[in-house]
Amino acid sequence: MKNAQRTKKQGTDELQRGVLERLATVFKLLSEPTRLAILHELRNRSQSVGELVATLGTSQANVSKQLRILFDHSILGRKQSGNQVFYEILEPGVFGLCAEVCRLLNRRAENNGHIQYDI
Amino acid sequence: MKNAQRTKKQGTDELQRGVLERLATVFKLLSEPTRLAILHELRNRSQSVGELVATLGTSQANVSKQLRILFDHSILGRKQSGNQVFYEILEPGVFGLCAEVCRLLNRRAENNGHIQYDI
DNA sequence: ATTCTAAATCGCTAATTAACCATATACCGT
DNA sequence: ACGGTATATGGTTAATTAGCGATTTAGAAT
Repeated sequence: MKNAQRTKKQGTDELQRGVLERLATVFKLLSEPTRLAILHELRNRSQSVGELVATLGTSQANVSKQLRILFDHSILGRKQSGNQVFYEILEPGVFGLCAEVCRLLNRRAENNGHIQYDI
Repeated sequence: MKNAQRTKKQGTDELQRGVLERLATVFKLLSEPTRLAILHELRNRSQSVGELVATLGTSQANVSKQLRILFDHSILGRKQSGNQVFYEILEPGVFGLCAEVCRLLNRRAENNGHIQYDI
């Protein structure tokens, strides 16, 4: 129990607002298709902003902004290389979350007779 | 391969926008603290709107609205009982998602020397 | 029917934000 | 220094939405 002092032990029923807010923040990061597309693109290899812009169907400004959001939350890391900036996944846990949502959606889809995705 | 015809098989690299949007929609549902609080409250037992209003610190109108959103997405079911309406979890998978986010946050928190949550 | 209670809906405001265009910054080659 | 390329930022717009108070709808009980 090393961290006992700093550990907040909450009752079974009452859950602190702050905890819910942190959870919500993570979900919110993943609640935009463009950001999910960025994560998916970076899954297997780091890429420069330009590469991402070429792949995703949106403006350079928008890609840059979404990258910043993910970077600011430490989901992505960045490495400058000369003229370009390469982004990489720092938090692979996000893919586990996506996979779990896919399973959830597929479970539902089965009831309608078709399988839909795999990320 | 029963569902082959209706199954969309996508290439390794290109991911349909629609899939990302559906994923994003699920994450968005979970991206508000009030909705997470509702889910947490309902985890162990169905509750009426009134009970939820008494527990959560927000207006009846707001609770009702958030319940509707979760209901419309089939995360919750409702059962009328006389004067009251009871809501219940229809999609327990959401708790798995919350737990995974907690683990993700805890992994990060460990680097700062404290454990934070458990939902 | 009337009253009481429970839940849903309406109208509104304030805050957030994705996406765009235009501009600025920064780095490289010449 | 200068031009070219890559990325970031500023400013704006349009859309979404959480939350509130007020009202409406619906059921229960008298």
